[in-house]
Amino acid sequence: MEPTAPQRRVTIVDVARHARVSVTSVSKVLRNAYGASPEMQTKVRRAIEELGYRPHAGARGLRGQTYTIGVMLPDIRNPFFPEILDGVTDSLEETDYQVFLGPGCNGEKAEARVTEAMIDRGMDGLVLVAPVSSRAHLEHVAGAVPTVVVGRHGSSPAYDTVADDDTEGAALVVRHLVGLGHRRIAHIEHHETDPTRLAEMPNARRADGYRQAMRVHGLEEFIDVISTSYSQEGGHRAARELLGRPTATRPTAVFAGADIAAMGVLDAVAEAGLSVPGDLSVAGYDNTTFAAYGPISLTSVDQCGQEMGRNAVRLLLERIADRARPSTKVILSPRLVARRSTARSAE
Amino acid sequence: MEPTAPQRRVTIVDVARHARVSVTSVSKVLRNAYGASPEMQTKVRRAIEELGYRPHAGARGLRGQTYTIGVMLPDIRNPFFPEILDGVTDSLEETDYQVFLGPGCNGEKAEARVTEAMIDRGMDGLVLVAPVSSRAHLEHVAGAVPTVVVGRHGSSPAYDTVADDDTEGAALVVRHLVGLGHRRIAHIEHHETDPTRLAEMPNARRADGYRQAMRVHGLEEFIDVISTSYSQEGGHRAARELLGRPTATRPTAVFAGADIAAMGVLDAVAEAGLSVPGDLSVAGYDNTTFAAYGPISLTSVDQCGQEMGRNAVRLLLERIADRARPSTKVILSPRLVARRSTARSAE
DNA sequence: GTGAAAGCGCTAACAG
DNA sequence: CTGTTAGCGCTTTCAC
Repeated sequence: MEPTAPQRRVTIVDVARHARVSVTSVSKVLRNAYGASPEMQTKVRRAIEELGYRPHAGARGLRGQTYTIGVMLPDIRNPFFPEILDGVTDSLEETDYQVFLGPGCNGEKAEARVTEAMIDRGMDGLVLVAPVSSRAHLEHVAGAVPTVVVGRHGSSPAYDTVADDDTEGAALVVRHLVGLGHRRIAHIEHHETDPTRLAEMPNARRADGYRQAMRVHGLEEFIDVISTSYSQEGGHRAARELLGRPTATRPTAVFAGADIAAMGVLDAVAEAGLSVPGDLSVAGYDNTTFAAYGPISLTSVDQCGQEMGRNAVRLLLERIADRARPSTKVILSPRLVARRSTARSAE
Repeated sequence: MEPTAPQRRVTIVDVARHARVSVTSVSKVLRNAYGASPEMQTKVRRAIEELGYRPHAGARGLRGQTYTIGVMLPDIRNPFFPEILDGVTDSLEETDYQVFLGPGCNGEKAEARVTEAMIDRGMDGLVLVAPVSSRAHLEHVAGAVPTVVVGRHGSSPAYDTVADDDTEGAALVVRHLVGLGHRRIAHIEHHETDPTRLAEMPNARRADGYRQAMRVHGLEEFIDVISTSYSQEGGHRAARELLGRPTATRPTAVFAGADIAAMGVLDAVAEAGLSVPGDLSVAGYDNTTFAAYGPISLTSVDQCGQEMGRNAVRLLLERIADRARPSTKVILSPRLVARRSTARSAE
């Protein structure tokens, strides 16, 4: 194994020579481009097969495409994101494109590093999932390479957008809880101060949707938003605050803006020696595998991550084909999945 | 945003012109190569800064390196793998290398596609986590690019290896359960028939370690291995079989070879109206975030994923620097994390 | 220490 | 429909 010199890669020239044709013809066959007779095709394909030739993506990228799509996920640990990724990879399965993921990014700096790295590697298209970067940076990226932003609202002429209707999703939860007789329904939001993100990020939409829905149901006086973060720790902290209140102002139901925060709530409830849904109904958002897990059985909102991924790819391929086409925004409807963590209010 | 033509990228030629030096000099500065005076360095760096130049990785790769490391994870959903990834990215943070992930791969075919794609993109080094491919394929990959295999035993002169001592990990669990007074301890393994994988994959080692440890504790007659798979469904199926037995042969403790399978066990136990650890002690392997989650509190074995990732990077960079250096195998010691899912046997 | 020039593997523009 | 050739942006000889 050791002594063999790092074997020279088979190149397009080798294939051309082997097939007794020009490199152009080989290139055309590789790209399924117009202008190669059927016999030429078979000759070339045979040579490729026999030599085990594989085109070098970097070299291709120097003139044409690299056939590489980059996907940036904010947090690989959040079980919602793999759903989107599945939608992306499934849609790309039959194409010549290959997907690569940027490593988990939290924060603008890490995002910038990853997006720049993707551009530097000549990737043909980017799918950015729930990016926190400024609009300006997103538009800079989109100016360099076709880009689809997933899970963030504010649209731009520079890139396409796929998102879930978070306002509606929040309303679904409130409606469900009201239907179960709850009135004191609290909401745990991900704290946000940046004005752009306040307008564009899903967490802000969910909080807004909650407030709107409470008003619609005549429960304005019970609006109760705890501002922590979409994390287990954030949910835990929020729950402790809620459970520490006197019974009169303690909510009978909690709507956490993300399953991961709902996990923290469930943990805190157990620690307090209380039970779900007996003492408190809990709902989340994202319909993660965690929520679906039997012993947890968390009521949640399903965003159809796979569908989001599929739409992102469709838009991306369209834009790669025609960079001038007007930008598009796709909004998908969420769906409530009721489970055992929510029950009729005792009151 | 629309009308601006896809702006031409700043190239090394632009930088050279701007700094009034040769492209060779710029290239040297970029690579921190020998033979550039301090004043040259500053001149060039200033020009790079002023023009916002970023080298094109594909073009670099045509002659030198792409400064890209590829990581292949078998399943992005398994909460253990992000740990390894963290170790990898942390170690690479201060270097010029950028990490990209291959999308989740299950099966040899998908693995081959991803590894080939990484090679085609001129990646400088690969970290393959728990690959299921044949030895031959791994050595083929390692022949093309420096490679470290993580979480798989059989070593090879062609690549370096980092793994956890799975035999010892299994022994830790058995010892723990025996210490709690258990004797009828069952094990759930991931079914394996392929002879290579039987020898090299962690699941086989864990099952072996379980058998050995049972013998060591004089419990040979109680050896009880259920062969399903490392998945929630597999754990569920195994647990149903175990719980369906007459009390006399029903185990008092179950050691699942992976947390993900332990999840299935917990689910089945709950469905059967039984409780953990009252009716059954349950232990897993991997110490995932799931195991650490309060309401679950699953006893598990910690593999120090981050440490594995850090070691993988160290070995990879060493091999990139010297492709002839003898291959190395690093074995890390696992650590038992006892939690509430295991308790003293009632017997 | 610095620079000119060849060439990495491929695609695109052009001739035939 | 097929082939020849000039680059893409960089690193690497090899002169100076």
